[in-house]
Amino acid sequence: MYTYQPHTFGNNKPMQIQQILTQIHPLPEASQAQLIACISEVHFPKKHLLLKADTIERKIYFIKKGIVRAYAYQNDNEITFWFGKEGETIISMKSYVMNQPGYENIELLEACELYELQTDKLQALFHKDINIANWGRKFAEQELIKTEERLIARQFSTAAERYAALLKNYPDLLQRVPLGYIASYLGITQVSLSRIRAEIK
Amino acid sequence: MYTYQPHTFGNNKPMQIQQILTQIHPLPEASQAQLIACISEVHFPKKHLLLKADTIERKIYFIKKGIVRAYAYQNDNEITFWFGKEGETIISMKSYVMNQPGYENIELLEACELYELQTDKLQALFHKDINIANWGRKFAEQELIKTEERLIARQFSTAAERYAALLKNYPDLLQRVPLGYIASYLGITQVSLSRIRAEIK
DNA sequence: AGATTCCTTTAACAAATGTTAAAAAGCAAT
DNA sequence: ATTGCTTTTTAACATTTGTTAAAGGAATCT
Repeated sequence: MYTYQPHTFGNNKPMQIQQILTQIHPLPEASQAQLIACISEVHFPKKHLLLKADTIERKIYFIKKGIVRAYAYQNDNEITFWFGKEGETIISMKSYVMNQPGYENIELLEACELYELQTDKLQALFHKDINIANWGRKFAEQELIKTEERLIARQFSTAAERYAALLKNYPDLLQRVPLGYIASYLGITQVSLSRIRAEIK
Repeated sequence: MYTYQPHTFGNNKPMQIQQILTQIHPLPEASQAQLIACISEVHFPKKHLLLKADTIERKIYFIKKGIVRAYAYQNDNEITFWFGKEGETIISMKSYVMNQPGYENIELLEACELYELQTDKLQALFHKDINIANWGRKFAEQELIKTEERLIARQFSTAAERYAALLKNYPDLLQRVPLGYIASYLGITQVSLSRIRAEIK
């Protein structure tokens, strides 16, 4: 039987870009330097809307410090479907892979320090450097594993189980994110989440 | 607002391996030949269990002809979480990416003709041929898009909506797959699916 | 054809979740 | 401390979905 084991996030300490890149896949010095040459650091305040839905995004970001959420609208209410924090990647996959508008709005839940990378520069490197091509392959594969885990969790676990797993694996999420967003992420109403919280006490 | 648009499957006609490979990403002749040299065709009868959960799988398959399902157990009951048919890839991502046991049992719902590929041979090619490395990147990226679409559909659409989308986009699924599996895939009971079907008539 | 098996629908009731509204608790600013 | 504002919990009720069981259809086999 499958039990949900989400990817462990980093803690809430700043992550260096070398660490983020090489934890995806080891890279020779020269390739790493080429990649880092395309990356710059940017800072934004809390509540900043970094990515907009229905647009083609040409940048990806790695989170050095801070926490963000992705949301979209269903009828008139917002649904949060992803949280990202230190060490994770902010990316519109539809844009990145298919050059099509994505569904994610990305809002910063704290003031954030980000590493910014132009995807056209990355694409160019993919076709010049086999190490970077394989790094890009590993990057997609790992994002795929994470997405698959989220999907499986949704299909196999109850909201209560997924909430418990969330608490266990992301111990600081409750301190950093309002419950309403978490309820929406779990696919239940905030009232329902309150009931779950009342039961497990 | 996001509306569910699943990937279009092929129809139920046999697919050639060249077509499957190049629809993932174009490949120069030489690279394509190298890849195809690692692939052989295999046939299995209906109900054959192709992949077993909790094992590390060292092969991936492309479906030439037929339809399959992936399932896992939750407590004692089986949950179907994926269907694959002509042109699609049968793969345990956990095995492929992380060399860890996967959660999928793959059962053939019809007699199937498959193309089989040893993943260790593929890995070797990734490090020798930049075109194959980029093909592998594209492969992971496209599987990622499909998985993301399934996840988003689950978070944003009701079972009734997802059933309607399934009918629209996979018109022959009902003729090839028992309703119980479809209900499980939608995350509802078969009784519930029957109610949905009764309503839309 | 008849019998067996499997698949699908229907019904009645139980359990879980959503909805709406109000109360309580926490936070920030003066 | 008091005032406002936001977040979280609680309650009552409506709706949806699950559970169990039975019946109706469809397909397969001898």
